[in-house]
Amino acid sequence: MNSLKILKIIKYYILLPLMLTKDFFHLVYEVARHVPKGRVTSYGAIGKYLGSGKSARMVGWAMNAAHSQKKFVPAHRVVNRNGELTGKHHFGHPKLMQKLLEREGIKVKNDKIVNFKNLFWDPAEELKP
DNA sequence: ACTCTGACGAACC
DNA sequence: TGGTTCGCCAGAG
Repeated sequence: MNSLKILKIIKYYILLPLMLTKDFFHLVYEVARHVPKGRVTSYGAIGKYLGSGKSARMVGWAMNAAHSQKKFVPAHRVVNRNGELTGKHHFGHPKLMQKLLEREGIKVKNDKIVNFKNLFWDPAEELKP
């Protein structure tokens, strides 16, 4: 049992559960709400910004519950790191996510965002304190 | 208790 | 550079 292992245990068995049970999801939604129209971000970027870079899956999981939130969450502006619309099947209709994006001026080709690199909105950069 | 499956992503062949 | 593996953790069964 080395010190690195102990750190990991603290992080993943104490800190993360606290965040998850308290307000990790709400933080995710709050970040997502800051994504401007016509821009997109990624699951990993949000996770990283919130200090748990390795739990991008949890951000995706949070998005799954985003639709039932009172306040609107622009879940369609969150895609994976390659700019692919991997979450489109969770929008009622598979084409809905693409339509929502196109309505904001984003072009989508083969479930992939055109010019993703320039449209990418990084919370770590934009939401600096 | 245990396995499996993901709206993920980095590291490694 | 493209496929595979691995770490991650919440739910479902």
